[in-house]
Amino acid sequence: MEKVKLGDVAKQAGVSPTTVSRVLNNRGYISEETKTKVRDAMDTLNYFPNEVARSLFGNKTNLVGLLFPNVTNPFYGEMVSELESILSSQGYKALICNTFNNEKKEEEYLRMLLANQVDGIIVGSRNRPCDIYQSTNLPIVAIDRFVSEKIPIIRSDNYTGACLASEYLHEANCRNIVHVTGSTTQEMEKGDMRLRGYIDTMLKLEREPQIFQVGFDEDDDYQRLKVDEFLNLNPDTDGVFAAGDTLAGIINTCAKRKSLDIEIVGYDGTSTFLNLCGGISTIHQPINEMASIAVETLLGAISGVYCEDNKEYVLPVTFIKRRY
Amino acid sequence: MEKVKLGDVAKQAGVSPTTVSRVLNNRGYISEETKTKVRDAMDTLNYFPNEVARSLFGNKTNLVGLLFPNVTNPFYGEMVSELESILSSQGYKALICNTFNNEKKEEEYLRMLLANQVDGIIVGSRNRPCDIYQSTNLPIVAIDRFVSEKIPIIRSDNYTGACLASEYLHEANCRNIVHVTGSTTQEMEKGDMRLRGYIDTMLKLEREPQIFQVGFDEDDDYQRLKVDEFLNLNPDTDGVFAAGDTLAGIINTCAKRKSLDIEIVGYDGTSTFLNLCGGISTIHQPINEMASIAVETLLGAISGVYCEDNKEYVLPVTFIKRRY
DNA sequence: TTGTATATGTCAACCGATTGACATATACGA
DNA sequence: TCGTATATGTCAATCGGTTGACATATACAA
Repeated sequence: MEKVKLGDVAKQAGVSPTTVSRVLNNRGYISEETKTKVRDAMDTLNYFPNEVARSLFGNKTNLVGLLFPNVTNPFYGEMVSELESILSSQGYKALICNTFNNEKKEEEYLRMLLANQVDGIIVGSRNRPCDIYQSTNLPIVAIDRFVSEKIPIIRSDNYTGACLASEYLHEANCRNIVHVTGSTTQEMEKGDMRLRGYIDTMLKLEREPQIFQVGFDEDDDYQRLKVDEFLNLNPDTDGVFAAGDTLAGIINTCAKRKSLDIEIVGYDGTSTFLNLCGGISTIHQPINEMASIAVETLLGAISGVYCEDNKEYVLPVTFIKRRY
Repeated sequence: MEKVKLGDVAKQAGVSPTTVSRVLNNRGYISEETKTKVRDAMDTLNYFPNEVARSLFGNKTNLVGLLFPNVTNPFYGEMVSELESILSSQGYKALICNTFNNEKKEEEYLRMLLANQVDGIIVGSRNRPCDIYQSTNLPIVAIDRFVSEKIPIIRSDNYTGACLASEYLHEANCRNIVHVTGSTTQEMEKGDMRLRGYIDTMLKLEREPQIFQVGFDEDDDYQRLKVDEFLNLNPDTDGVFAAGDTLAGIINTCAKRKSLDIEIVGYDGTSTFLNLCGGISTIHQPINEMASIAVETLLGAISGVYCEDNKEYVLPVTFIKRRY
């Protein structure tokens, strides 16, 4: 059972290879009769063209790389799922890359994607941008991350979201409102708008901002430990704005175990979170819209549409109040 | 800034293209000196070989297709994440495909994967297996799903898991224990071992099994509605074995909103679930081990290792008791 | 001195499909 | 009857890298 190729189809249909190619690509003149003959031959032989060969010749792979920290995180999971669906509907294929926020991995993946001649990249990883991004002119769009002036960013309105969350906690009469973040100090200094929104809101309300840094994104156990420790030291905490839903869930669990009554607001609002944590409020990011715009922008760039420098798409968020 | 190719490197290094290729592939005799010269040239030109061309000639793409319903579901998300990580560490790339349990989509994706000359496929989608699986001799492994006699299955011990869950609920003195499943009737008849384990346990305990079918996997809102309805009609339900964690979360939320006290046991035990639902017990599937075995088996098949018919790897589950 | 391992080059075929150039043939309307 | 649109074939180059065959040259050990 060897691989069927274009020549075999030609023989089967009794036409020339060129004619088969013409049918395949709808070029030149072909009679309906011949088309049918060729299509029948393809069916009986169970033929489909070798995309690798086509890619090589055409210098187009219809492949897009998705660089994200980890699809285990529901936000990235839903984002990647949505991106893939849209890409697929447009005839593109998605190469998935879990960088685990590891700079070296991100660089390796990038190299791999370039070597595989992807037509574009969508990046949501949270590393320090590396040189390769500068040296390539491959179409790239970023999700909630600055990569370079040339690369458009799609993000939700982190600042407003943080304000909404903080205001809600204030109005819920929380006395000690803490912002818990998984960001690194570097990220926080570089313009963490969720942090900024929280601080500004607190100051506007003439309250003291209190920030708790819980360490890296991906190490759940470590985060759990740190949160536990924090709550031991600050048992009077009664309001938390968590920078992400996973964090919100962890805090919730810790609090419940300690029988602390804490009003929590998360960030992301994935369907997974809404299914699993019916009792926690959150700021909902419009993942579907973000994915749509990301793909649209990327495919635009691929087909040569110019995108101005420092372009940013900031999408509105919504506050989702939940309680049992 | 045109694409750098092998010939350019040859010129830069002052050697023949063949020599560059030899360096690249470590073949024949090359002096250390020449190797360095060539490598330097590759560095200065920022060259990397075109994998598409290599794939075409070598008839090997190092590409693996991952066919799963939806990475939005934490189980599939973590599975895909783990599979990708392992594959990546072995020099393979992962093409992600969300079938949404849609038969037509699965078939299209399959065709696409074949056309793209993937070296193998890992399938966890829950459709009726289609013809293509029979007609190809591409290496394939399945996660918790029967595809054909030729295709090995990796799964967790669904039966034992269901027994553990059911026994726990019994010992917790639940009076009305229901099994809630997202399976279709067809799937249930075809050997749903979670269902089977539940029924057998109930019968062994001389109790009446009660099954509630909540409809398709992926439509959360519909499931929420159905669960709500069910709890209205059966407010005396005080124990639930849910066939998946997402379902468990939905049930939990509904119950809390109705102030019903229901002991729930889910199935999957993903880290996402454990983070978000600290209060619900579950049966933990060893996702990492399953992924390891799946990749190992697949890469074995790719390199020609024979796999006996009807091979099944059944991995042990663990009961995770949780409460706030 | 001869044989062999090492080192590099040239050349052409190949992976599978695409495409442009060019030839040829039929049918049909002007 | 001529011109043109339609229809199909042949042939070779191309995409970028790989590989086998073969030539050649140096160095070193037997």
